Amino acid sequence: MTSLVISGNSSVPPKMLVDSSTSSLVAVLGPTASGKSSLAVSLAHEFGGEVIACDSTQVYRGFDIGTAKPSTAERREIPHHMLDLVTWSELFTAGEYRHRALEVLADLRQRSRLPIFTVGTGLYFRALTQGLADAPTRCDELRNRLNAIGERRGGPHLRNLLRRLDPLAAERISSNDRQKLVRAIEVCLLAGQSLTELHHAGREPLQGYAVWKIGLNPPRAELYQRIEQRVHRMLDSGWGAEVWALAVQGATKTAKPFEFIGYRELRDQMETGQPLPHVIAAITQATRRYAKRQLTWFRREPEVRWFPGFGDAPETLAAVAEYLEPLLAQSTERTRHTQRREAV
RNA sequence: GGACGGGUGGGUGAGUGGCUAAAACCAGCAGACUGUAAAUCUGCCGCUCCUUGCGGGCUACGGAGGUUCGAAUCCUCCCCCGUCCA
Repeated sequence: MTSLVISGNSSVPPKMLVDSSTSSLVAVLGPTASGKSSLAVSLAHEFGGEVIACDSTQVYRGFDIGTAKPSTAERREIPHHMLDLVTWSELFTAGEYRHRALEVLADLRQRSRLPIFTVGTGLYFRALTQGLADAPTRCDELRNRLNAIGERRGGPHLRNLLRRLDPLAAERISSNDRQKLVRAIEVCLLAGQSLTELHHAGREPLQGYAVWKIGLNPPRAELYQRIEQRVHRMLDSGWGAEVWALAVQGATKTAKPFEFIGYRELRDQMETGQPLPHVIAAITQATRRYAKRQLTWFRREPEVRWFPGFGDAPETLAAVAEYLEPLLAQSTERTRHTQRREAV
């Protein structure tokens, strides 16, 4: 990659200078229904990029409508990555995401394309950019045993177990939060080391990228409105049929992706026959809460440049494009590069 | 017109003399999060003041009076809603 010097430009992200050893990466963060995909696709056109989904639900094959996967048209226009990686019976994890996303990044770097992430799942993005502790992966057998203990003797007992292994972690985690208690105990037992120690040992952050984080934060009331509209649109475009088809294909109702918002409710409705308005209310409700949680997470994400509108609003696109202008030069370089290579 | 039942904080709804600014749930807001993360969990939630404390003041259980040291809770009248009878 050709070297590129940028100076006296206020849009350069903090602490980063773009030079020959560094390439850039754009991440669009925002709550569900804030227009991330749309913005990402537009940016991809403008800056010669490809879209990489950072979403724990979109990796599931066959779960398309309710996870708001980009349309096939969009996917034809601009290559998308990290979609449809596993089936309903498989479990996906943050570590797996990191691993595979790094491969995608390497590929894009080689082809001189700008990676543009659409980030819905904050944990996955953090796993990629900041790395994960060197902790053991999940062990379902152990988890099952621990969950059984939790079931029988309650959360406080789990917490006591953890206290013996890792007092600091036990202090931090509520006795009601069995999921996190079990994970912490699991790690201690498997690693022979406390979770706190493992965390303390540090992690391996992503190297060689200037990360441009674009935050979308449309007005709350409008976001909630959009969520409601989108739920209706999804149902109109055959969400219910999708759920039926999945069930017919054998996807069991305890499968991971049936925990996702909407899939859970629609799957239940198949059995209980609840009236549709109830189901819709439940889905929009859960989605709103989810959007709030996402915002809580993203607010904490360092060095985000926030934009107040929806990603599909022309003003937002213009503002973001202006902010990313330094990348345009790179993009030109990239194109020249590619052309030169093609000419050879 | 008569007989019951009921009117409680944004919603549902418990509370039948003090421990009640009022359970619980929902909604709302804020927060946490290192391999389940669209998951899981935590806090706040009448108004207001400060020295932010299991702190002070004010307002509150349809309305107005009353009984009582003390009332969402008891009494009287009124208003409204529901069901039934005419």
